[in-house]
Amino acid sequence: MKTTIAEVGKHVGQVVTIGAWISNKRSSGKIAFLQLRDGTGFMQGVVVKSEVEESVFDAAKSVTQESSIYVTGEVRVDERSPFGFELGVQNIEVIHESVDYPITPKEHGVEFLMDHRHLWLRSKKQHAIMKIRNEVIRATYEFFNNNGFVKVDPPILTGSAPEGTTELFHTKYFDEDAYLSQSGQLYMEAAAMALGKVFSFGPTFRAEKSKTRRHLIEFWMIEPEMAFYEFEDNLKVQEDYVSYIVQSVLQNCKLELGVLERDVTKLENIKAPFPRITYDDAIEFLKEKGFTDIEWGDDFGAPHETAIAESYDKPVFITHYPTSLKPFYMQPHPTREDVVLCADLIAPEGYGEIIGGSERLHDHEILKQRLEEHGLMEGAYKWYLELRQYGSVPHSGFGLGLERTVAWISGADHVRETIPFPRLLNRLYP
RNA sequence: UCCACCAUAGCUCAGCGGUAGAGCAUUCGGCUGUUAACCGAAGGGUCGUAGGUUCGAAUCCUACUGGUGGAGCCA
Repeated sequence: MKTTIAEVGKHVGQVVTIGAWISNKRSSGKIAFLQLRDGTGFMQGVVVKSEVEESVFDAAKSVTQESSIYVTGEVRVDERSPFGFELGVQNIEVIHESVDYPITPKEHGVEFLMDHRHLWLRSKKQHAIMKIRNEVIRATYEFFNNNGFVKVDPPILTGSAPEGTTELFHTKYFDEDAYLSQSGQLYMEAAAMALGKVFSFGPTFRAEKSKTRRHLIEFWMIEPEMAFYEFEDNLKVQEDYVSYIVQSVLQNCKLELGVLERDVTKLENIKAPFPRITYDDAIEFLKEKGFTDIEWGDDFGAPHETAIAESYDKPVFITHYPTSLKPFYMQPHPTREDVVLCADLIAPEGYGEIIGGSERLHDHEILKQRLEEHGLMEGAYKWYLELRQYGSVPHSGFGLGLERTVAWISGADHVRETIPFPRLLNRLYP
């Protein structure tokens, strides 16, 4: 009977066949241990010379790393295995022999591993991170579907820049100029006016020369947008959502978190509500902490963000940033001219900003004025302004960076390990 | 774009002015519970590229190329 490593617990005492690769092997004169992986999991096969035909034991001794095989044997419970089960091998059929697999059981450098990303993905830790990434995505769909959101897909090719500042990838759209999306937000605002509560999940592109553990050129973002949701309602959705995905990973990825040696006590605590600090108070806090390089009106750098995050054991919202630091589309504070109704969510343990969100500016006249100030009144924003012309309502939304979130939850030290094929400054291969 | 560091065997590194080294991987031999298995043997190199200093350069100097970490910007 054919089965998979993930399903093996249902077949204790039975003889099964598994299609697998050899991730490593050890052998002595009369016994061989095959480390098997089949995509669904990892387990050990034990080949005892006296219990199998000579050709089978020879095959077990000579099979190379990453060769593909059909292995047949009896599933047994074994306390010596961290996985809980072993396969008592009876037969091995080599499908394809792997020759000189480059990623050996010893340690490797970053450049070498990145050049072999297509193979590196097979290794245990990378496998675990990809499973956690999948769980975050699965829980995201579940959370928003359970809460009355509709998934909407904004375009990837656009004719305009949502925010003037960031570098965009330029391409051609037949004879017109086009850009790869760096945010679907403006389109999601239109969708929210049509469908109420919406969310998107898609790739986004930033042609920034950023070279840090928190930056990718191409990354994936979840962007919810909600009609009739004001500033406070927005924060509530965010903390509920982030709590939900963390708890889902804790529940469904125990094995993976174990492989990654993640300290789960730091994640178990991640439950709404999350602490909040205003931008004003954050500036005061930093000055008290001894930072002399920051004044009201300055944006936070990475050390500032980390200092703030370190004083909490949950993600923390930094709210009400100065208007001058934020894009044109944010709703002004009702009683203050100088700040807007926005919040960034900073992850613990130095993983940085994972969410940026705000109540959106819904007043037609103010938005028109802002667009004019930013020199954005050219054709591309005409439709966006029109959203405020036909039954404009208060609405809010946010964007969550998937890879930073997965890096935080899995404890990865760089976002390049949290996406299957990272696009980085100077890396478009493989 | 700026700052710092790195480049020696397939991989990870040591060697830092005087004959090119180790571990892993590979091949061969040994071992009945290994789990980065272990023990023994063998093969494996234009020391990133181009100049320069020197009797002599992997080693010192300059430039270039590639990489890593960080800053700025952002999720």
